[in-house]
Amino acid sequence: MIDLEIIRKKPEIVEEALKKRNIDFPFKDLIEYDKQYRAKLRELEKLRHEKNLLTLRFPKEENKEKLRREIEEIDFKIKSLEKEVDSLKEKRDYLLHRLPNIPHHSVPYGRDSSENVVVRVVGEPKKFSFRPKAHYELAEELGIVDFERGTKLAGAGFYMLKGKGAILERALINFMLDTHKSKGYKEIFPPILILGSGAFGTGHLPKFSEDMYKIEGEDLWLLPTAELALVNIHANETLNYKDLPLYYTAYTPCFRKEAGRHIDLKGVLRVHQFNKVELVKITSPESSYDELEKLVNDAEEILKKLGIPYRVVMLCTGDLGFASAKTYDIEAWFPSQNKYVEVSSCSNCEEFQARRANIKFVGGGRKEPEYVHTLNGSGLAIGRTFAALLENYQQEDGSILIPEVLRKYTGFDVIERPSS
RNA sequence: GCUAGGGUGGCGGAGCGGUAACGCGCUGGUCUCGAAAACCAGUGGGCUUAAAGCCCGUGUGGGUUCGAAUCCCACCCCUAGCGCCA
Repeated sequence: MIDLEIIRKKPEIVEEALKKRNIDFPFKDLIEYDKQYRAKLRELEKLRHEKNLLTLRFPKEENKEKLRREIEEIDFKIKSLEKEVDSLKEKRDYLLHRLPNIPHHSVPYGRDSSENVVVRVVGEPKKFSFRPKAHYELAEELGIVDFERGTKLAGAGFYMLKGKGAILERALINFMLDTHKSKGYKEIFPPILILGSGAFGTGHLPKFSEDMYKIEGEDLWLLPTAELALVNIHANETLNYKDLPLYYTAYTPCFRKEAGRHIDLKGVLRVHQFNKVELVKITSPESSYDELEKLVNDAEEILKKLGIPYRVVMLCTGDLGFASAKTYDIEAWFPSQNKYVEVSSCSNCEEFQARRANIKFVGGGRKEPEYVHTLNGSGLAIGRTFAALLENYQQEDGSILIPEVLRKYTGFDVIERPSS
């Protein structure tokens, strides 16, 4: 959430941000509602003051009936003004809560994802002496992923892992958690459901409610990413500067409705439920951009160790997520498609989420508590990493070689086609 | 799920229809070579901020009343016991 002080005193900053993001937003209305709201609020408070004075006089008053009538009159005006004030605040907040973050000045201008900037390319795509198969072909032939049965159980967009596929999934999760743990991230196993207030804190509500699964009749939502849980660990808390930065990592399943999105990605790449290991940092404002670079490196480390070629892309202003001020995507190489596919997205949200979730810190030479900066990144999406691994490690006979670092987690070196 | 008790500032804890005591902690000031102690002030949110000031705030939302932390209703959460249970 953007600071109302900025909206009031330096609206041009927000206007420029909206232009850069290439989105249509009724910002002028927001300013106008806020202005009217404050004017009416002043009026209302004046009336309430008058009423308080009269009501205070009541016990000693001789003519109680007359006084009662006077109060009743003011009360009438108060009631109607209250309605106006509430309605104006509601209109203002409706827009305020949907206003995206301001892009960092280092973010390149661009209209959409086609104008993202490749920052670095790591690893050589392997040359295959045969036509590399897609991960879903390999998986079905190997009998490690069952799309049909997944659909039978939960409907379209769900799949089921079997045998060595299930073990490989689990191995990837443990490998990633262990790797991050060694870099100082504290491992968390959070609830998979989160309250609406938590989803508001990260910026997923109110704007993206249609992307999330909700428990019927309750204010509880299935995590679309562990980011919601990890960021909200410290909601409504004031931290100490000396304890920052905080590093958290968690494995959770993630649930997304993907409403209105057509399935342009086959197999396990775009589904309603997937596993992910997430990284979250809570930092001081002065260190958050250094921490973002390190966060990206920590996520890259996974692909390096697995030996999967990838590239790092900086999102342009037009492709930036709602809460983010700056985002790097990490994209793994998919030989069958001859292109890179996103397996991680690492963002610095600065104080945008901290303001919504009310996370502050004291110390560090500050007189007043200030908002922390929050960062999040996938480290990595398991399903997509699983798919990239199959594609990059496929052999001519259709078997999959397991990367060295994973073998102590899988307990096997290769996934072979069933003899049947 | 049932029954009972309970939700008041960072914490403890009063008030039980007349507009939120007090203590601790924390911050600043005085004092000091420095610190402690002591003393003074501040320590929920908002509006206005030149200052003074004003409004809201006792788990949440309604209701009664001139006036609600206090009375009534609904919901949420916590604790204990019972039930159920991986």
